[in-house]
Amino acid sequence: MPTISDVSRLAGVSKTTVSRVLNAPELVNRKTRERVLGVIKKLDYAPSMIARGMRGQKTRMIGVIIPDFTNLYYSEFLKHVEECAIGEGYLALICSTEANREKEKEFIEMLRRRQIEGLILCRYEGVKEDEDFFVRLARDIPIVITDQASRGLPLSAVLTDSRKGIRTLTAHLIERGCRKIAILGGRRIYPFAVERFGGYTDALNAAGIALDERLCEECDCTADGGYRAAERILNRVLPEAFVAVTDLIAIGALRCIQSGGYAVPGDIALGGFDNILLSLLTSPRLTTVEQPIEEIAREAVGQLIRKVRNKRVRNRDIVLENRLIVRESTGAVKREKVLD
Amino acid sequence: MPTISDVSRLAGVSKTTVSRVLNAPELVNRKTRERVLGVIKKLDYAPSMIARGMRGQKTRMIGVIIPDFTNLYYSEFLKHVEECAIGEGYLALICSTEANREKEKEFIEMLRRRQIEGLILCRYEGVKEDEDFFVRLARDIPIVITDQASRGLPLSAVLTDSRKGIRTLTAHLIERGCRKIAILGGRRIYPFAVERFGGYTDALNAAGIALDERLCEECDCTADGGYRAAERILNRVLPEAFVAVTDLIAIGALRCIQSGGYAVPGDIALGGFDNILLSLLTSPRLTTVEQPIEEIAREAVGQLIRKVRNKRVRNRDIVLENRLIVRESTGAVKREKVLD
DNA sequence: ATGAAAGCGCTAACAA
DNA sequence: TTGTTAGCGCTTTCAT
Repeated sequence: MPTISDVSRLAGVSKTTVSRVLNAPELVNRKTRERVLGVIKKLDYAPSMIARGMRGQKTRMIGVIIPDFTNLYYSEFLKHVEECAIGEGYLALICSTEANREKEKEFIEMLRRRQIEGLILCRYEGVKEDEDFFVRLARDIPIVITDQASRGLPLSAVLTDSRKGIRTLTAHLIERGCRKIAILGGRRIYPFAVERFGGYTDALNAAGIALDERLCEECDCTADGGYRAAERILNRVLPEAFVAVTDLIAIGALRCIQSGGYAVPGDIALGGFDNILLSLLTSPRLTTVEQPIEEIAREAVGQLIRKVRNKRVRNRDIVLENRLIVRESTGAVKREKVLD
Repeated sequence: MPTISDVSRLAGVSKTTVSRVLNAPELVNRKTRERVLGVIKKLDYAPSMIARGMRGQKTRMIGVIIPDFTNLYYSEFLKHVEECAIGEGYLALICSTEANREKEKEFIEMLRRRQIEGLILCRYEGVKEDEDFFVRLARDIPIVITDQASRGLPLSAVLTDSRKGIRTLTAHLIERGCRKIAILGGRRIYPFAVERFGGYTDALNAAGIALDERLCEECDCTADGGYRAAERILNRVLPEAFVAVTDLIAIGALRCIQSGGYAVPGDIALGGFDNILLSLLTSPRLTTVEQPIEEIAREAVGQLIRKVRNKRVRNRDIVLENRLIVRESTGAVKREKVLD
């Protein structure tokens, strides 16, 4: 790779001039500029971001940490995050922790050592549980978390009202005549799962339905987790409906329910949360609470970059809207055939 | 973030000594070393990889470019690539191009400017089509591509025998009594798709079945692409089976077939390729050609790092085994109910 | 066993 | 308008 010195030598100017051609072209004479540009092109020169980062602390990189590459919710999120970051001139360093807190710490360390300018952090666990760690980290770099509130920590958050979302979904099921509604709840230690479980009980309460522990199961936030949890419930009781706290969990549950010979929604209705692309590709299609994934990504990147550019921007929690999308999986009647 | 100077000052030694404590501890006196280590710990110091990269050209970063975050084949691939890279002490800079060659070029440029030491490149299109570009790039950094052969270019490749895989799958379908077998083929300009299409015709030829163009459709490598392509075929003819060149395409097709009121495999059998996790979660479960995704990732990283460490390691194509996994979607009989 | 000095590629302050 | 100089944080000779 050619360096700025190669260019300056060939163009017969100082390195400063070359630098200016790239960073403040208006300050350099048109003739000179064109000559330099010519050499730059000929050598296929591009300034090293490493050296640039070294000099001015500006690496133009942000870190993005997610719990799982194979969780399609995050796949979609990443796609938009990357696009927004590029739009702002930043490269996103993406890491997946496999929901392992040790790995998360290691990644954060690796990213810090590479001088990322900000961090978007997605994790199932609450940040409150590692409060000291994040408070210290936030002194170095701006942080934006998603799907959980900042709860007083010095960082920003982007989320939707999960509780309301699941409440609406559950109410919809109740309205369709279901009373024995099971919940596949993720892990209760996850803030988002706590919220969503809260929405479920809210709706039950409002309808005067008692909470039945036999209808509640925790699970990993994976399709397989959903499958197993649904299995455990079906082994002891036959619900009229399942509420899953994420679409991925719902998709696993769907497979389990259908494997058991039950029709969805004929025998058992099913609803999810997130509206991932895949929720349109199940048979039947999945009723779900839509999260505006692209908007979440855009706000996360936007808020982060604002803070990166101006450290004095204050942290804030950005709450976006979610909404129920009713599809076939909670259809009221026994389906004979799915029409398109 | 504290620097090496902060540490050296507090420990009352030179920067050189601090550096040595980290990079060649045996060269420094035990007492001194411990004192320095103490300060390092107290300050929570970690050497800047930026500065390190600046000095020695060793950034300990590799680039990984994939076409699509929401393609679960790549999700699984990334998971393993990242893990292997970390294992070798490297951070993987992951980018998704959305199958856009302009974006791909831009990412490669961004990565080069960040001085990645090597590149793992996954793309649907053949590298041969951008031969000059890659030949030039390969002079700077080692490259490993996946799912296509290197075809004489100065880079390594990791792949399986796609042609054989699809041939086996198609033969399996023929053996089950299908003769009108449709293919959802990806884009014919993609080398992997050409290979797989070849395997399909191989099997037809071997069985004396004539190729019927009405049974052939190209499509994007997405579930939606599979859905639409299956739809186009079903609009003109009713096949006894579908062969999809990837599981994702198969999953879209499955949805389309079932939406049309056909039973799988009762009315129409279906097979895919890749054995992504999701192929186990459809109803019915998907017959598919397993790609050893983890092994592909491991070999890709392994070969790349070998070359990074020693530029003289010669490029090679590593061909791994794939194998047919028969599941319910090509079951011979009309299913009444799926048992687990 | 330890340190001083140079230099990686760049940009910013200052000078001309 | 252009150039000179210094320095970002580190590693690596070369001395001591």
